[in-house]
Amino acid sequence: MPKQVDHAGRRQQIAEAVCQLVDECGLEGVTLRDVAARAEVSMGAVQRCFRTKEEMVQCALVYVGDRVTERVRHRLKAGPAQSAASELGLVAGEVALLREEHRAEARIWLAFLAGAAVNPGLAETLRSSYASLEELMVRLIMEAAGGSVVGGSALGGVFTDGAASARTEAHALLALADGLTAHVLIGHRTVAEAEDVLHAHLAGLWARC
Amino acid sequence: MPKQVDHAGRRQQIAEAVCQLVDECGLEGVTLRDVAARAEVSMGAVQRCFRTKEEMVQCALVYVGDRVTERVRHRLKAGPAQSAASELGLVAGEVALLREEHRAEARIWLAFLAGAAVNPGLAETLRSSYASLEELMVRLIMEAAGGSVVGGSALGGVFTDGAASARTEAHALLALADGLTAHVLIGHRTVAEAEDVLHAHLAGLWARC
DNA sequence: ACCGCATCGATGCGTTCGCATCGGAACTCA
DNA sequence: TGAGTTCCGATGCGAACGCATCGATGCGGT
Repeated sequence: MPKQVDHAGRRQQIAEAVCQLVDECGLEGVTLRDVAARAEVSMGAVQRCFRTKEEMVQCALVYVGDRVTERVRHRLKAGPAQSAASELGLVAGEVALLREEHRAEARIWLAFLAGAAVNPGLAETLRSSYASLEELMVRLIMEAAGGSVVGGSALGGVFTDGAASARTEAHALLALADGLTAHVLIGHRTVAEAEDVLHAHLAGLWARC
Repeated sequence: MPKQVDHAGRRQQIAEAVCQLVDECGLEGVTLRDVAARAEVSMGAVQRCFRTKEEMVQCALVYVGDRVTERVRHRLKAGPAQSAASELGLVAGEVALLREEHRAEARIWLAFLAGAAVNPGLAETLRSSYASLEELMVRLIMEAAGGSVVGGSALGGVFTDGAASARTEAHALLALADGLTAHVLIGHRTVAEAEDVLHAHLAGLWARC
């Protein structure tokens, strides 16, 4: 066997370069040449790792998606002593990518989201990332709700059907986080305002159980 | 005076063509040639109406933004007999662009949203559209809340400070609608699910006042 | 020591892009 | 009706794109 190269490592290195470029110029600013230059490899190397540009972009999406979900899981594992309710707050805050240091990831995420509306391949990848986050949220919501009130709700039966309502609440929280991310990105909402909205929504959620 | 052309009409005609192309291929699928062909004018005519592609795209964004907000206002004017609460439901449903016949507008909106994260000009235009919708929502929320309970809240003072809370609720509703739009677009949520989420959120909102 | 093969960097190809240019058509007014 | 002005459609241009190709290179097995 002749010369061997760490393919996985190189793919990740290129994916990272793609993410940087998406952050700076959007999805349409990604070209094979620029990616190669940013990753400090030759264009040939990029073309060896990925047969087409499409495949490369897809890999980058998986990369950033995994990074976000991994960070969420890690954060949960780091402080599991708190209540499920506060854990959900952490998760929502993390998913919304509001903090300055995650602004790049937010831009990347939004770019891929828009791309997914046109490119079915990206949509499929994106859905699986969402599904994983959503499952986590449903679990936390049911845990928190089950802990505070069992088998009934104080206000009009919002949580009388636990599973279905928890799922709806998770859907809402995920959509709210995404919308806030976008609004902050385009400068229509400050980070503080977005956090207020998120906290108010969570407060309302717990008040209803 | 020599030959005169309806500039405004032509600009709108071209903006409509841009929207169609954005719907089909995303923002990066928009080229001057394709726009000209779709609008059934020559490329020269397009270049006469808009000095640059950027200017053309911006105009298309204003066009679709106005179309959405106008539809919302029209719908409010058509049935002003209902309560402010139900009116807000209508507005939220309209803004979320969930109905099949507005799927194209939703795709266009998402494409521009992602573009705005990179292009400051688009962001500015988008913000003004959002501001107009938001103001409308704040007004409806305060109207609805003021009608049902004056000067106090039943649950922990959520609405004791009317103006600030109403604004926060409007922010949440707008972000939620946007997030749901995106999730439906990429096929991660069905229209029915999105409507459930929206209705549940509104129900929670009124329950808190 | 040497040969074989995976990988590399570079270059070429065909296409398409945004934008500039220009001759003629179309229309108004004297 | 003819001159003058505005607009249109076609074409050209330089750049950048994705992708294919091809020697050069260097490591690994015999």
